[in-house]
Amino acid sequence: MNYEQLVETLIGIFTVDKGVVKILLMHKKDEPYKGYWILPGELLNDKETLEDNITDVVCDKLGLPTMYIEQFHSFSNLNRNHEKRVVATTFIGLINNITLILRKQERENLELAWFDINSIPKMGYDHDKIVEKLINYLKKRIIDSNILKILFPSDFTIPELQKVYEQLLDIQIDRRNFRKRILNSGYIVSTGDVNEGNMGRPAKLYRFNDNKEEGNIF
Amino acid sequence: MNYEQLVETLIGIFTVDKGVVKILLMHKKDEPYKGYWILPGELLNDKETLEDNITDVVCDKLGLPTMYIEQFHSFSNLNRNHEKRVVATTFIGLINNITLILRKQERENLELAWFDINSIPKMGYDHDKIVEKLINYLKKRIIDSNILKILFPSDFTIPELQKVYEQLLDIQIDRRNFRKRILNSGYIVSTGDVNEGNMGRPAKLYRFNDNKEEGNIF
DNA sequence: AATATTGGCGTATTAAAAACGCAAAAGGAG
DNA sequence: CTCCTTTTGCGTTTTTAATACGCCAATATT
Repeated sequence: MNYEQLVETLIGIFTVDKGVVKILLMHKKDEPYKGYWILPGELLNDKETLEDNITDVVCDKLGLPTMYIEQFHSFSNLNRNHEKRVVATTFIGLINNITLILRKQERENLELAWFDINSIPKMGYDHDKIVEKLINYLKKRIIDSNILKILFPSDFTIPELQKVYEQLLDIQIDRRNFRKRILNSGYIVSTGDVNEGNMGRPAKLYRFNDNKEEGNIF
Repeated sequence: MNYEQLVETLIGIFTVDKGVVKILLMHKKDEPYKGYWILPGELLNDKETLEDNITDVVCDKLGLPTMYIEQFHSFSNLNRNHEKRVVATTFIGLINNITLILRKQERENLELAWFDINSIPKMGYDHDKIVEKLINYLKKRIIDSNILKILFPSDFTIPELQKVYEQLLDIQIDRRNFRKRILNSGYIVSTGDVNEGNMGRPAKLYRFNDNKEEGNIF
Protein backbone atom coordinates (compact mmCIF):
# COMPACT_ATOMS: atom_id res chain seq x y z
CA MET A 1 0.00 0.00 0.00
CA ASN A 2 1.39 3.37 -1.03
CA TYR A 3 0.93 6.28 1.38
CA GLU A 4 2.74 8.98 -0.60
CA GLN A 5 0.35 11.35 -2.30
CA LEU A 6 0.48 14.31 -4.62
CA VAL A 7 -1.28 17.33 -3.18
CA GLU A 8 -2.31 20.32 -5.25
CA THR A 9 -3.91 23.63 -4.44
CA LEU A 10 -6.61 25.21 -6.59
CA ILE A 11 -8.19 28.64 -6.30
CA GLY A 12 -11.39 30.24 -7.51
CA ILE A 13 -10.78 33.98 -7.64
CA PHE A 14 -13.99 36.03 -7.67
CA THR A 15 -14.83 39.64 -8.35
CA VAL A 16 -17.86 41.86 -9.02
CA ASP A 17 -17.86 43.68 -12.34
CA LYS A 18 -20.81 45.96 -13.12
CA GLY A 19 -23.12 43.98 -10.87
CA VAL A 20 -21.97 40.61 -12.28
CA VAL A 21 -20.05 38.10 -10.19
CA LYS A 22 -17.12 36.66 -12.16
CA ILE A 23 -14.47 33.98 -11.68
CA LEU A 24 -10.91 33.95 -13.04
CA LEU A 25 -9.99 30.87 -15.11
CA MET A 26 -6.90 29.70 -16.97
CA HIS A 27 -6.73 28.33 -20.48
CA LYS A 28 -4.86 25.04 -20.68
CA LYS A 29 -2.35 24.94 -23.51
CA ASP A 30 -1.06 21.36 -23.22
CA GLU A 31 -2.41 17.85 -22.91
CA PRO A 32 -4.35 16.55 -21.13
CA TYR A 33 -7.45 18.77 -21.44
CA LYS A 34 -5.71 21.02 -23.99
CA GLY A 35 -8.03 23.89 -24.87
CA TYR A 36 -10.13 23.40 -21.77
CA TRP A 37 -10.29 25.87 -18.90
CA ILE A 38 -9.01 25.11 -15.42
CA LEU A 39 -8.72 26.68 -12.01
CA PRO A 40 -5.32 28.21 -11.25
CA GLY A 41 -3.18 26.17 -8.87
CA GLU A 42 -0.04 24.10 -8.48
CA LEU A 43 1.45 21.08 -6.76
CA LEU A 44 2.42 21.36 -3.11
CA ASN A 45 6.06 20.71 -2.31
CA ASP A 46 7.36 19.59 1.07
CA LYS A 47 8.83 22.98 1.96
CA GLU A 48 5.67 25.11 2.02
CA THR A 49 2.23 25.14 3.58
CA LEU A 50 -0.98 25.03 1.56
CA GLU A 51 -1.50 28.72 2.30
CA ASP A 52 2.02 29.67 1.22
CA ASN A 53 1.53 27.64 -1.90
CA ILE A 54 -1.70 29.31 -2.96
CA THR A 55 -0.29 32.75 -2.19
CA ASP A 56 2.56 31.85 -4.51
CA VAL A 57 0.06 30.93 -7.23
CA VAL A 58 -1.81 34.20 -6.85
CA CYS A 59 1.16 36.55 -6.63
CA ASP A 60 3.97 34.93 -8.61
CA LYS A 61 2.14 32.81 -11.16
CA LEU A 62 -0.83 35.08 -11.86
CA GLY A 63 0.81 38.38 -10.99
CA LEU A 64 -2.13 39.52 -8.88
CA PRO A 65 -1.85 41.53 -5.68
CA THR A 66 -2.28 39.84 -2.32
CA MET A 67 -5.95 39.35 -1.67
CA TYR A 68 -8.43 37.86 0.78
CA ILE A 69 -8.05 34.07 0.63
CA GLU A 70 -10.04 31.43 2.47
CA GLN A 71 -9.51 27.67 2.51
CA PHE A 72 -12.48 25.68 1.29
CA HIS A 73 -12.78 21.93 0.74
CA SER A 74 -10.26 19.19 -0.03
CA PHE A 75 -11.18 16.87 -2.90
CA SER A 76 -9.79 13.36 -3.10
CA ASN A 77 -11.76 11.29 -5.62
CA LEU A 78 -9.50 8.59 -7.04
CA ASN A 79 -10.29 9.38 -10.67
CA ARG A 80 -10.15 13.17 -10.54
CA ASN A 81 -6.77 12.99 -12.26
CA HIS A 82 -6.31 10.03 -14.58
CA GLU A 83 -2.52 9.91 -14.49
CA LYS A 84 -1.76 10.04 -10.80
CA ARG A 85 -3.67 10.27 -7.56
CA VAL A 86 -3.83 13.94 -6.60
CA VAL A 87 -5.58 15.37 -3.56
CA ALA A 88 -6.71 18.97 -4.17
CA THR A 89 -7.15 21.54 -1.43
CA THR A 90 -9.23 24.41 -2.78
CA PHE A 91 -9.43 28.08 -1.89
CA ILE A 92 -11.55 31.08 -2.72
CA GLY A 93 -9.96 34.43 -3.36
CA LEU A 94 -11.82 37.74 -3.43
CA ILE A 95 -10.75 40.93 -5.13
CA ASN A 96 -12.45 44.08 -6.33
CA ASN A 97 -12.11 44.82 -9.99
CA ILE A 98 -10.34 48.18 -9.72
CA THR A 99 -7.09 46.48 -8.82
CA LEU A 100 -7.29 43.64 -11.28
CA ILE A 101 -7.83 45.61 -14.46
CA LEU A 102 -4.41 47.23 -14.05
CA ARG A 103 -2.57 43.95 -13.76
CA LYS A 104 -4.61 42.04 -16.32
CA GLN A 105 -2.98 43.63 -19.34
CA GLU A 106 0.54 42.89 -18.15
CA ARG A 107 -0.30 39.22 -18.04
CA GLU A 108 -2.04 38.79 -21.39
CA ASN A 109 0.30 35.90 -22.31
CA LEU A 110 -0.98 33.77 -19.46
CA GLU A 111 -4.41 33.38 -21.10
CA LEU A 112 -6.47 34.25 -18.10
CA ALA A 113 -10.09 35.28 -18.46
CA TRP A 114 -12.97 36.31 -16.28
CA PHE A 115 -16.22 34.40 -16.67
CA ASP A 116 -19.70 35.23 -15.46
CA ILE A 117 -20.44 32.56 -12.85
CA ASN A 118 -23.59 31.77 -14.82
CA SER A 119 -21.61 30.99 -17.99
CA ILE A 120 -18.77 28.67 -17.03
CA PRO A 121 -16.85 27.29 -20.05
CA LYS A 122 -15.75 23.69 -20.68
CA MET A 123 -13.60 22.76 -17.70
CA GLY A 124 -10.79 20.22 -17.49
CA TYR A 125 -10.42 17.44 -14.86
CA ASP A 126 -13.16 17.63 -12.21
CA HIS A 127 -12.92 21.40 -12.07
CA ASP A 128 -16.50 21.86 -13.27
CA LYS A 129 -17.78 20.21 -10.10
CA ILE A 130 -15.29 22.10 -7.96
CA VAL A 131 -16.30 25.43 -9.52
CA GLU A 132 -19.94 24.67 -8.85
CA LYS A 133 -19.21 24.00 -5.19
CA LEU A 134 -17.02 27.08 -4.91
CA ILE A 135 -19.87 29.23 -6.26
CA ASN A 136 -22.37 27.75 -3.83
CA TYR A 137 -19.95 28.30 -0.99
CA LEU A 138 -19.43 31.91 -2.06
CA LYS A 139 -23.17 32.58 -2.05
CA LYS A 140 -23.54 31.10 1.42
CA ARG A 141 -20.61 33.12 2.72
CA ILE A 142 -22.07 36.31 1.31
CA ILE A 143 -25.26 35.73 3.26
CA ASP A 144 -23.72 34.71 6.59
CA SER A 145 -20.66 36.97 6.73
CA ASN A 146 -19.53 40.39 5.64
CA ILE A 147 -17.19 39.35 2.84
CA LEU A 148 -19.29 41.24 0.31
CA LYS A 149 -17.22 44.34 0.99
CA ILE A 150 -14.07 42.63 -0.22
CA LEU A 151 -15.73 41.74 -3.52
CA PHE A 152 -17.36 45.11 -4.07
CA PRO A 153 -15.80 47.97 -6.02
CA SER A 154 -14.64 50.90 -3.93
CA ASP A 155 -17.15 53.37 -5.38
CA PHE A 156 -20.83 52.49 -5.33
CA THR A 157 -24.16 54.15 -4.65
CA ILE A 158 -26.72 53.13 -2.04
CA PRO A 159 -29.36 52.17 -4.65
CA GLU A 160 -26.76 49.96 -6.40
CA LEU A 161 -25.90 48.26 -3.15
CA GLN A 162 -29.59 47.75 -2.45
CA LYS A 163 -30.05 46.06 -5.82
CA VAL A 164 -27.24 43.62 -5.08
CA TYR A 165 -28.80 42.74 -1.77
CA GLU A 166 -32.20 42.26 -3.33
CA GLN A 167 -30.71 39.94 -5.94
CA LEU A 168 -28.63 37.87 -3.56
CA LEU A 169 -31.16 37.54 -0.77
CA ASP A 170 -34.13 37.43 -3.17
CA ILE A 171 -36.14 40.02 -1.27
CA GLN A 172 -37.45 43.55 -1.72
CA ILE A 173 -36.43 46.25 0.69
CA ASP A 174 -37.98 49.66 1.28
CA ARG A 175 -35.73 52.36 -0.15
CA ARG A 176 -35.84 54.60 2.92
CA ASN A 177 -35.48 51.81 5.46
CA PHE A 178 -32.52 50.38 3.59
CA ARG A 179 -30.82 53.75 3.53
CA LYS A 180 -31.37 54.29 7.25
CA ARG A 181 -30.18 50.83 8.16
CA ILE A 182 -27.06 50.80 6.03
CA LEU A 183 -26.04 54.30 7.09
CA ASN A 184 -26.67 53.69 10.79
CA SER A 185 -24.72 50.44 10.64
CA GLY A 186 -21.50 52.31 9.98
CA TYR A 187 -20.51 49.83 7.31
CA ILE A 188 -20.21 52.37 4.53
CA VAL A 189 -18.76 55.86 4.36
CA SER A 190 -19.22 58.58 1.77
CA THR A 191 -16.34 59.26 -0.60
CA GLY A 192 -17.56 62.82 -1.17
CA ASP A 193 -18.10 62.26 -4.88
CA VAL A 194 -21.33 61.76 -6.79
CA ASN A 195 -22.33 59.47 -9.61
CA GLU A 196 -23.32 61.66 -12.58
CA GLY A 197 -24.69 60.85 -16.01
CA ASN A 198 -27.90 59.07 -15.07
CA MET A 199 -31.48 60.22 -14.83
CA GLY A 200 -32.59 61.99 -11.69
CA ARG A 201 -30.61 63.45 -8.88
CA PRO A 202 -27.02 62.18 -8.87
CA ALA A 203 -26.36 59.53 -6.23
CA LYS A 204 -23.61 59.92 -3.67
CA LEU A 205 -20.74 57.51 -3.89
CA TYR A 206 -19.79 55.33 -0.93
CA ARG A 207 -17.15 52.78 -0.01
CA PHE A 208 -17.08 50.13 2.69
CA ASN A 209 -15.64 51.24 6.01
CA ASP A 210 -12.39 49.43 6.74
CA ASN A 211 -12.68 50.05 10.46
CA LYS A 212 -15.88 48.06 10.73
CA GLU A 213 -14.95 44.40 10.55
CA GLU A 214 -17.33 42.40 12.70
CA GLY A 215 -20.89 41.25 12.26
CA ASN A 216 -23.24 40.90 9.33
CA ILE A 217 -24.49 43.93 7.49
CA PHE A 218 -27.88 42.47 6.78
CA MET B 1 12.12 19.60 -4.68
CA ASN B 2 9.98 16.75 -3.39
CA TYR B 3 6.28 16.77 -4.22
CA GLU B 4 5.24 13.54 -2.54
CA GLN B 5 3.43 14.13 0.72
CA LEU B 6 1.98 12.10 3.51
CA VAL B 7 -1.68 12.90 4.11
CA GLU B 8 -3.54 11.96 7.25
CA THR B 9 -7.11 12.31 8.37
CA LEU B 10 -8.08 13.33 11.89
CA ILE B 11 -11.52 13.44 13.45
CA GLY B 12 -13.03 15.19 16.43
CA ILE B 13 -16.06 13.16 17.47
CA PHE B 14 -18.49 15.09 19.66
CA THR B 15 -21.41 14.15 21.81
CA VAL B 16 -23.59 15.61 24.53
CA ASP B 17 -23.67 13.84 27.88
CA LYS B 18 -25.90 15.21 30.66
CA GLY B 19 -25.77 18.71 29.25
CA VAL B 20 -22.00 18.64 28.71
CA VAL B 21 -20.40 18.69 25.27
CA LYS B 22 -17.63 16.11 25.03
CA ILE B 23 -14.99 15.05 22.53
CA LEU B 24 -13.57 11.55 22.01
CA LEU B 25 -9.79 11.31 22.33
CA MET B 26 -7.25 8.48 22.08
CA HIS B 27 -4.45 7.76 24.52
CA LYS B 28 -1.10 7.37 22.77
CA LYS B 29 0.82 4.34 23.98
CA ASP B 30 4.07 4.71 22.01
CA GLU B 31 6.64 7.36 21.23
CA PRO B 32 6.52 10.11 20.19
CA TYR B 33 4.07 11.79 22.55
CA LYS B 34 3.67 8.62 24.63
CA GLY B 35 1.08 9.22 27.34
CA TYR B 36 -0.39 12.22 25.55
CA TRP B 37 -3.83 12.31 23.99
CA ILE B 38 -4.48 12.61 20.27
CA LEU B 39 -7.32 12.83 17.82
CA PRO B 40 -8.24 9.54 16.14
CA GLY B 41 -7.13 9.26 12.53
CA GLU B 42 -4.84 7.48 10.11
CA LEU B 43 -2.68 7.94 7.04
CA LEU B 44 -4.37 8.17 3.67
CA ASN B 45 -3.38 5.54 1.15
CA ASP B 46 -3.66 5.96 -2.60
CA LYS B 47 -6.66 3.66 -2.93
CA GLU B 48 -9.21 5.56 -0.87
CA THR B 49 -10.71 9.04 -0.58
CA LEU B 50 -10.42 11.18 2.52
CA GLU B 51 -14.03 10.43 3.33
CA ASP B 52 -13.59 6.66 2.91
CA ASN B 53 -10.52 6.87 5.07
CA ILE B 54 -12.20 8.67 7.95
CA THR B 55 -15.21 6.35 7.80
CA ASP B 56 -12.73 3.51 8.13
CA VAL B 57 -11.26 5.14 11.23
CA VAL B 58 -14.65 5.59 12.83
CA CYS B 59 -16.13 2.20 12.05
CA ASP B 60 -13.22 -0.25 11.91
CA LYS B 61 -10.62 1.33 14.16
CA LEU B 62 -12.91 2.80 16.82
CA GLY B 63 -15.79 0.38 16.42
CA LEU B 64 -18.36 3.14 16.37
CA PRO B 65 -21.52 3.14 14.25
CA THR B 66 -21.71 5.28 11.12
CA MET B 67 -22.39 8.85 12.10
CA TYR B 68 -22.79 12.33 10.71
CA ILE B 69 -19.37 13.45 9.42
CA GLU B 70 -18.36 16.78 7.93
CA GLN B 71 -15.01 17.79 6.44
CA PHE B 72 -13.39 20.74 8.16
CA HIS B 73 -9.97 22.28 7.53
CA SER B 74 -6.68 20.95 6.17
CA PHE B 75 -3.58 21.73 8.22
CA SER B 76 -0.14 21.83 6.63
CA ASN B 77 2.36 23.50 8.95
CA LEU B 78 5.83 22.15 8.25
CA ASN B 79 6.63 21.37 11.89
CA ARG B 80 3.33 19.82 12.93
CA ASN B 81 5.03 16.41 12.79
CA HIS B 82 8.72 16.45 13.54
CA GLU B 83 9.63 13.25 11.70
CA LYS B 84 7.99 13.71 8.35
CA ARG B 85 5.88 16.30 6.58
CA VAL B 86 2.25 15.32 7.01
CA VAL B 87 -0.76 17.25 5.75
CA ALA B 88 -3.83 16.64 7.91
CA THR B 89 -7.40 16.89 6.67
CA THR B 90 -9.71 17.12 9.64
CA PHE B 91 -13.34 16.16 10.18
CA ILE B 92 -16.00 16.55 12.81
CA GLY B 93 -18.24 13.65 13.70
CA LEU B 94 -21.46 13.93 15.69
CA ILE B 95 -23.13 11.18 17.66
CA ASN B 96 -25.60 10.93 20.50
CA ASN B 97 -24.38 9.12 23.54
CA ILE B 98 -27.03 6.41 23.74
CA THR B 99 -25.36 4.53 20.93
CA LEU B 100 -21.81 5.06 22.04
CA ILE B 101 -22.08 3.76 25.60
CA LEU B 102 -22.93 0.32 24.24
CA ARG B 103 -19.88 0.13 22.05
CA LYS B 104 -17.51 1.81 24.47
CA GLN B 105 -17.11 -1.18 26.75
CA GLU B 106 -16.30 -3.58 23.93
CA ARG B 107 -13.36 -1.37 23.00
CA GLU B 108 -11.85 -0.75 26.43
CA ASN B 109 -8.43 -1.86 25.22
CA LEU B 110 -8.23 1.04 22.77
CA GLU B 111 -7.98 3.61 25.58
CA LEU B 112 -10.56 5.98 24.30
CA ALA B 113 -12.08 8.58 26.58
CA TRP B 114 -14.59 11.38 26.42
CA PHE B 115 -13.47 14.80 27.61
CA ASP B 116 -15.48 17.86 28.47
CA ILE B 117 -14.53 20.37 25.78
CA ASN B 118 -13.61 22.80 28.57
CA SER B 119 -11.08 20.36 30.06
CA ILE B 120 -8.94 19.12 27.20
CA PRO B 121 -5.96 17.02 28.39
CA LYS B 122 -2.33 17.29 27.26
CA MET B 123 -2.42 16.75 23.50
CA GLY B 124 0.30 15.37 21.23
CA TYR B 125 1.57 16.98 18.00
CA ASP B 126 -0.40 20.12 17.10
CA HIS B 127 -3.67 18.48 18.09
CA ASP B 128 -4.31 21.02 20.85
CA LYS B 129 -4.60 23.77 18.26
CA ILE B 130 -6.67 21.58 15.96
CA VAL B 131 -9.06 20.66 18.79
CA GLU B 132 -9.48 24.33 19.64
CA LYS B 133 -10.40 25.11 16.04
CA LEU B 134 -12.72 22.12 15.80
CA ILE B 135 -14.58 23.33 18.90
CA ASN B 136 -14.89 26.83 17.48
CA TYR B 137 -16.16 25.40 14.20
CA LEU B 138 -18.69 23.26 16.06
CA LYS B 139 -19.97 26.32 17.91
CA LYS B 140 -20.36 28.26 14.68
CA ARG B 141 -22.17 25.37 12.98
CA ILE B 142 -24.56 25.08 15.88
CA ILE B 143 -25.47 28.72 15.53
CA ASP B 144 -25.99 28.73 11.77
CA SER B 145 -27.47 25.27 11.22
CA ASN B 146 -29.62 22.75 13.02
CA ILE B 147 -26.99 20.04 13.61
CA LEU B 148 -27.49 20.23 17.37
CA LYS B 149 -30.18 17.57 17.15
CA ILE B 150 -27.67 15.06 15.74
CA LEU B 151 -25.43 15.65 18.73
CA PHE B 152 -28.15 15.32 21.29
CA PRO B 153 -29.30 12.15 23.04
CA SER B 154 -32.85 11.04 22.32
CA ASP B 155 -33.89 11.70 25.92
CA PHE B 156 -32.99 15.03 27.42
CA THR B 157 -34.49 17.62 29.71
CA ILE B 158 -35.11 21.27 28.93
CA PRO B 159 -32.60 22.49 31.54
CA GLU B 160 -29.95 20.21 30.00
CA LEU B 161 -30.68 21.63 26.56
CA GLN B 162 -30.43 25.13 27.94
CA LYS B 163 -27.05 24.36 29.51
CA VAL B 164 -25.70 23.22 26.16
CA TYR B 165 -26.91 26.38 24.48
CA GLU B 166 -25.34 28.51 27.15
CA GLN B 167 -22.02 26.67 26.84
CA LEU B 168 -21.82 26.78 23.09
CA LEU B 169 -23.17 30.24 22.45
CA ASP B 170 -21.45 31.62 25.55
CA ILE B 171 -24.56 33.43 26.77
CA GLN B 172 -26.99 33.24 29.64
CA ILE B 173 -30.65 32.71 28.96
CA ASP B 174 -33.61 33.27 31.24
CA ARG B 175 -35.02 29.91 32.35
CA ARG B 176 -38.64 30.81 31.64
CA ASN B 177 -38.02 32.56 28.35
CA PHE B 178 -35.96 29.61 27.11
CA ARG B 179 -38.72 27.17 27.97
CA LYS B 180 -41.37 29.24 26.21
CA ARG B 181 -39.28 29.70 23.12
CA ILE B 182 -38.15 26.12 22.71
CA LEU B 183 -41.61 24.68 23.33
CA ASN B 184 -43.34 27.11 20.97
CA SER B 185 -40.79 26.40 18.23
CA GLY B 186 -42.01 22.84 17.80
CA TYR B 187 -38.46 21.51 17.65
CA ILE B 188 -38.83 19.19 20.62
CA VAL B 189 -41.56 16.82 21.74
CA SER B 190 -42.17 15.19 25.09
CA THR B 191 -41.41 11.49 25.42
CA GLY B 192 -43.83 11.16 28.32
CA ASP B 193 -41.11 10.03 30.73
CA VAL B 194 -39.38 11.95 33.47
CA ASN B 195 -35.79 12.12 34.65
CA GLU B 196 -35.67 10.82 38.22
CA GLY B 197 -32.86 10.51 40.76
CA ASN B 198 -31.73 14.11 40.95
CA MET B 199 -32.45 16.87 43.40
CA GLY B 200 -35.65 18.78 43.03
CA ARG B 201 -38.68 18.07 40.93
CA PRO B 202 -38.00 15.47 38.22
CA ALA B 203 -37.61 17.04 34.79
CA LYS B 204 -39.68 15.88 31.84
CA LEU B 205 -37.81 14.13 29.06
CA TYR B 206 -37.91 15.37 25.47
CA ARG B 207 -36.52 14.40 22.09
CA PHE B 208 -36.02 16.39 18.90
CA ASN B 209 -38.93 16.39 16.50
CA ASP B 210 -37.92 14.58 13.30
CA ASN B 211 -40.66 16.29 11.31
CA LYS B 212 -39.13 19.68 11.90
CA GLU B 213 -36.06 19.86 9.68
CA GLU B 214 -35.64 23.42 8.43
CA GLY B 215 -34.42 26.58 10.09
CA ASN B 216 -32.43 27.36 13.17
CA ILE B 217 -33.78 26.71 16.61
CA PHE B 218 -32.09 29.66 18.21
C1' DA C 1 -41.71 72.69 -17.67
C1' DA C 2 -42.17 67.83 -16.92
C1' DT C 3 -40.22 63.72 -15.17
C1' DA C 4 -37.22 60.66 -12.73
C1' DT C 5 -34.30 59.53 -9.06
C1' DT C 6 -31.93 60.36 -4.80
C1' DG C 7 -31.64 62.42 -0.25
C1' DG C 8 -33.27 63.28 4.24
C1' DC C 9 -36.45 63.62 7.85
C1' DG C 10 -40.34 62.17 9.92
C1' DT C 11 -43.90 58.66 12.51
C1' DA C 12 -47.03 54.59 13.38
C1' DT C 13 -47.43 49.84 13.59
C1' DT C 14 -45.92 45.29 14.27
C1' DA C 15 -43.04 41.57 15.88
C1' DA C 16 -39.60 39.65 18.65
C1' DA C 17 -36.63 39.48 22.47
C1' DA C 18 -35.51 40.27 27.18
C1' DA C 19 -36.50 41.08 32.10
C1' DC C 20 -39.05 39.89 35.72
C1' DG C 21 -42.95 38.12 39.23
C1' DC C 22 -45.27 34.47 41.40
C1' DA C 23 -46.41 29.98 42.99
C1' DA C 24 -47.40 25.08 42.73
C1' DA C 25 -45.37 20.37 41.85
C1' DA C 26 -42.32 16.84 43.27
C1' DG C 27 -38.40 15.00 44.56
C1' DG C 28 -34.11 14.43 48.25
C1' DA C 29 -31.85 15.58 52.85
C1' DG C 30 -32.15 16.37 57.52
C1' DC D 1 -42.53 15.69 59.18
C1' DT D 2 -40.24 20.28 57.61
C1' DC D 3 -36.68 22.56 54.82
C1' DC D 4 -34.46 23.04 50.51
C1' DT D 5 -33.85 22.38 45.70
C1' DT D 6 -35.22 22.18 41.02
C1' DT D 7 -38.66 21.98 37.48
C1' DT D 8 -42.91 23.38 35.73
C1' DG D 9 -46.12 26.73 34.15
C1' DC D 10 -48.60 30.71 34.05
C1' DG D 11 -48.41 35.49 33.88
C1' DT D 12 -46.80 40.97 32.85
C1' DT D 13 -43.97 44.89 31.42
C1' DT D 14 -40.22 46.86 29.07
C1' DT D 15 -37.00 47.10 25.49
C1' DT D 16 -35.43 46.49 21.01
C1' DA D 17 -35.70 45.70 16.16
C1' DA D 18 -38.10 45.45 11.90
C1' DT D 19 -41.53 47.07 8.76
C1' DA D 20 -44.62 50.17 6.46
C1' DC D 21 -45.50 54.20 5.23
C1' DG D 22 -45.81 59.94 4.38
C1' DC D 23 -43.84 64.09 2.78
C1' DC D 24 -40.98 67.03 0.17
C1' DA D 25 -36.65 69.21 -1.26
C1' DA D 26 -32.54 68.54 -4.28
C1' DT D 27 -30.77 67.84 -8.79
C1' DA D 28 -30.13 65.71 -12.67
C1' DT D 29 -32.11 64.38 -17.85
C1' DT D 30 -35.78 65.04 -21.47
